[in-house]
Amino acid sequence: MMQESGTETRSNNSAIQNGAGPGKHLLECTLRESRSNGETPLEVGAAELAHLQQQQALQAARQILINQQPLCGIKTHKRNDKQPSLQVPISVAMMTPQVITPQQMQQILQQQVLTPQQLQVLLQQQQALMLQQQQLQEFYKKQQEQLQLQLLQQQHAGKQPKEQQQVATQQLAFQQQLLQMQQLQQQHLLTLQRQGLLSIQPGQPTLPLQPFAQGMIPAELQQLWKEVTGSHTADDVVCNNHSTLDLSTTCISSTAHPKTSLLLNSQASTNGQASVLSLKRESSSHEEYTQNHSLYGHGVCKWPGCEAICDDFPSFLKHLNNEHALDDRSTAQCRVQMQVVQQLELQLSKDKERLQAMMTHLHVKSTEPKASPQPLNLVSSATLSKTASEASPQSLPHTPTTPTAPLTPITQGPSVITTTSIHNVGPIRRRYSDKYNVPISSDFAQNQEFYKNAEVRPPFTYASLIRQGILESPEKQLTLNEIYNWFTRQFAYFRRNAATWKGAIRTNLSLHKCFIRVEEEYGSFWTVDDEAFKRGRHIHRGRPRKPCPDEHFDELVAHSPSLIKNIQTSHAYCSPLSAALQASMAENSLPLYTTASMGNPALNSLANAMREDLNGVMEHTNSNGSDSSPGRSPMQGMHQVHVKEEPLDPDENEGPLSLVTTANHSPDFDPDRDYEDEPVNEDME
DNA sequence: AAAGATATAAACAGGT
DNA sequence: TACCTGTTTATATCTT
Repeated sequence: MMQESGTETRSNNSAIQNGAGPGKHLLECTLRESRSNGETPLEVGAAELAHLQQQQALQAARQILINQQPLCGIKTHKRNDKQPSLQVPISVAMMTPQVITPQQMQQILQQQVLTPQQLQVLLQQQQALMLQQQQLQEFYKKQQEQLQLQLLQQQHAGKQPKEQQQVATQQLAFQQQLLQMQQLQQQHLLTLQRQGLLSIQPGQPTLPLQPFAQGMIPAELQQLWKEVTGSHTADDVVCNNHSTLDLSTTCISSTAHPKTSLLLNSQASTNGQASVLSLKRESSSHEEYTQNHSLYGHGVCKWPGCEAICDDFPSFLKHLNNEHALDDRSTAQCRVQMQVVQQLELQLSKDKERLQAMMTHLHVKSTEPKASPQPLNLVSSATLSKTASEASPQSLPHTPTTPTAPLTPITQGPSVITTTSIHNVGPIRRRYSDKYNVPISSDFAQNQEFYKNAEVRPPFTYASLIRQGILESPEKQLTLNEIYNWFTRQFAYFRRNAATWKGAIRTNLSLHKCFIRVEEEYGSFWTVDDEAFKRGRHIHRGRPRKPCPDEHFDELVAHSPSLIKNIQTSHAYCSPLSAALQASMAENSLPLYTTASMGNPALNSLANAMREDLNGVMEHTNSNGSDSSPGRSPMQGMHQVHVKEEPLDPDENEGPLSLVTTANHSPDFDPDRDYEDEPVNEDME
């Protein structure tokens, strides 16, 4: 989808860049035509030429109006593109009235090549031409409206009134006439140019040939056509020159009157093909579009249903010109392709709407009462990519009472997401409650790409996200900055909304007892006590995490300075326990720092004994903000572990050994405070 | 409705 | 000094 849009952009640019191409081409064609007729602009006056061609155009239109024989079925239709009146791309009929711009006129005046009388004549011719064109175009518009109206009626009636045929034919005639007028005028300009009166630069803003493909083509169809012909370049643009006509007529006829469109298509062919060749020869950007031709790839012609093998690009071009020249078949194929694209676009828009509705529903309903069982959850459970921690029994499908539902779609790719639809939903406070066994990694793994690209706030708590980031890291440890980076890497939301989340992360790291800070020589990193996390006791407010301020710090250092800096000492303290813990962790596939002794009485008792020892050392200490504790594991032996002290929680006998904790109660521990129900890391048995 | 959980903001301190 | 990191507190909002 994104690629498509990119292609679209590119093709649009291409179309824009080549915007002057058709005009230039037309001038060339006209010029060549004049030469072939033995006419020289210098020999034939502009006025005479204009008059002559205008008469020809009117005559051709009259002929078409009178003779409706060409309007036969597609298959029986015989090309009559040898008729002189049908040799001009009808797309020109969609051009806006073209006059000499004031700038150009001023240029002419300044050059003073012509006498004032001549200029007067030229001006009058211009004005007359413009007037006629305007009248014709107005009429054409009316005819078109009328035709479309009748087409609608016909679609309902299911039959094709003869009158409509007539209208279509009339319309065709007027298109022809407009076309002739247009060509006439351009020839007029060309004459002037040849006489040195005008210097028309390619891409000149005032060049009247610019609005080539505009005019009466319905905008959508025009856009569609651009997409269809998307990455085509120079020679395709030439094709577009007449194909644009095909499109314009297709929009009229393909739904109602194939004959008409076919007729128009065949009319468009002659000059078009000649111009293709001429422009190809002269195109300076040949190599540029050689590499980028949408109809050529991997040595194969990509024309629908063709797949002819072309060894190189020139042979492909030859093949293209020979096999896919502008004829009935190619035109029909083109129309089919257009309709394919149209259908796809229609389907896309419908799917977009559906997605929009889904997103809106999921977010708006997030505050609604309990949702029915969420298939999304089932999906995510089935395809859950479990981490070691997720493999715990708590990762079982959550209970039916789980109030929270994933707020994000599972399978939508980022390209489909219209972030604008979600962006302004407002702050989503409902998040996965980790206590209810909704594994973050399930949704997260499913929607990782989504979160990376869509500016959607992930419905997880900061703690869950931090934990996820830490557990995803190879060492199961991250520095604060790495956590930041993980957030910005994984979530577009945090890339864009840099306001508060960093502070929130720090707060969470500090307040959640599952996060353990490990100090190293060059800084510190954070790890996760996953069991503490899963126990669901996170932030305990209103209670000092570090029971005391710094006034006892010196005392602490005095009693056991090794606890602060001498890691080896503390490691020695804990070595027996570390071994046991390590074994237990390995057994339970738990990450480091996981207090895996839960349910292990032997370890519990060992841990308790250990803690008593530690308390003996630290009971005089007041764990201030920088308090440290011995390392827990061999790996941590090298680190200074910052303990988040927790008051005892008598309810949590099954709690894991928080060997990390110093478990000291500071002297200013307030027994009156409501600590009793607070969870602890350590178990006091 | 109350209590708990979480988000957010802010103050503050120490380190770089 | 500015910024980063970390802790703590207060408050608001959401969830149970």
